[in-house]
Amino acid sequence: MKKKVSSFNLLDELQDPKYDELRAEFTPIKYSKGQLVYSPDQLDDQVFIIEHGKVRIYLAMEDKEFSLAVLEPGDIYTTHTRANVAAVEDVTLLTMPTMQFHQRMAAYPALSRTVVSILGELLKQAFSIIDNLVFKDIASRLVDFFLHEAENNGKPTKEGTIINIELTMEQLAAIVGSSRQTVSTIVNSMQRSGVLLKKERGVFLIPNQHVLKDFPSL
Amino acid sequence: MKKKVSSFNLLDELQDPKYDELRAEFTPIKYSKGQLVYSPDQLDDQVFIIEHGKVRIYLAMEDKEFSLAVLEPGDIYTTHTRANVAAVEDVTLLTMPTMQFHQRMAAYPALSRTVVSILGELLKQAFSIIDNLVFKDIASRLVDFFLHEAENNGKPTKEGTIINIELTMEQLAAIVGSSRQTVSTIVNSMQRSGVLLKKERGVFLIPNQHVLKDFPSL
DNA sequence: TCACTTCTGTCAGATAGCTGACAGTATTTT
DNA sequence: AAAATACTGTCAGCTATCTGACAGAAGTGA
Repeated sequence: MKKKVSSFNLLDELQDPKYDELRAEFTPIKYSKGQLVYSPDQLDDQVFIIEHGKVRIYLAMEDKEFSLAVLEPGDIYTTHTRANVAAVEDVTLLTMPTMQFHQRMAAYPALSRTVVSILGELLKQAFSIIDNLVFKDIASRLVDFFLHEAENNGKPTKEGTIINIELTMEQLAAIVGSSRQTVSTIVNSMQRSGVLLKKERGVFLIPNQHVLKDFPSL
Repeated sequence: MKKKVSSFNLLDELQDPKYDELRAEFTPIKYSKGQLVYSPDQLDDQVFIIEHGKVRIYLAMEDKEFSLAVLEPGDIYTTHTRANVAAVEDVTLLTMPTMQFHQRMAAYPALSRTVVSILGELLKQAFSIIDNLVFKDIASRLVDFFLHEAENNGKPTKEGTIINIELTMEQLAAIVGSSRQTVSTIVNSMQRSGVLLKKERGVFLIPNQHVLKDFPSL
């Protein structure tokens, strides 16, 4: 749901020369855009750190998908859930079997703090996704999404905040947990009521975030 | 959703004499049955370990609630999300400010392994809750819940597996994310089709788990 | 034992969101 | 520049689930 998982960046941390040895133990693997990195039937239990690129964590069932998070360089993840992982763009991952990682962590105490923080952050996000699913309707979830994008990747201009989400209606539906048609309809009604303006595919202008926030009650 | 969060038990671990010093740094606090332990407007950020009793982690909005987990002795949790925590029965918690806990953890490397495992487990459960909310209808969620209970706290007998959930229809609704009425109707239709038998309030008999699993398709 | 509270079952009506269909508009490929 | 592909908007019908209402059952307390 959110884009950058955590402000704790494991990559920065690993740059420190004292981690040279540990860094050498990771196996870097490259995946190209669109490739599936992990699916829940492989039961191998790897830990990986994103070195460059982005991966999407998502749940899938039959022909439906639900996006949980997009991980960016410095984030860490373990293939220990029933979620799929796919490369959103070309990526390099630093991988290590989970067991081995646990053992090594004991030798580098400062590291575990970062890992705990990142996991905590991921958990917090998961709770917030559940909160949305249980209590909010789709219009509200869309508003939340747009406001969150504005907050994190928005460019302020004199007309308002520009967000470049680079997402089709269908992908947006997979993020908020809805269908393409419903999302399309609601986004258009946001445009008609003026709280959101489409500049081009995937690029929107939010004239006023406070007004957007009140949209669902219209 | 699930009852026991993890097989990694921090309490057992802390019994080890080498942790005597650390254990002394926790502040034990008692809460009585039904009491609210934490609500998301208090922003204090404590870590706590359950010493005895059970607490329920749940999301609340207006007059609706959604249960995320029930934590038992040995589980650890941090008040770092927008979830509420309430005592299901009389409990004693060992508490410490999050900051302090992070620092201490560095001094006890073996401990961080356990903490990471528990957090990972919690994250896995959260993903599984999301999976249920997004892809499954309420009958399926109820079946999942009963099967999970049978697996974890069921007593096998010759007639089948007995589960004692000690939950009203309303509480069950808060777990599967539905309304009292809908849950009541579906549970009764399960009884009519014979896949589930009510022994008394909160006690059910599942004659055959495989048959129960197929209920939603009826 | 009677009164009080809490829990349960069921129904009818309202509604949010899904699905399938199809035409129209972009975007990419050749 | 044409053809093929991928996205978008919109509508009509359908279905799962929610809400409110109410009567009856089960537990609790005096």
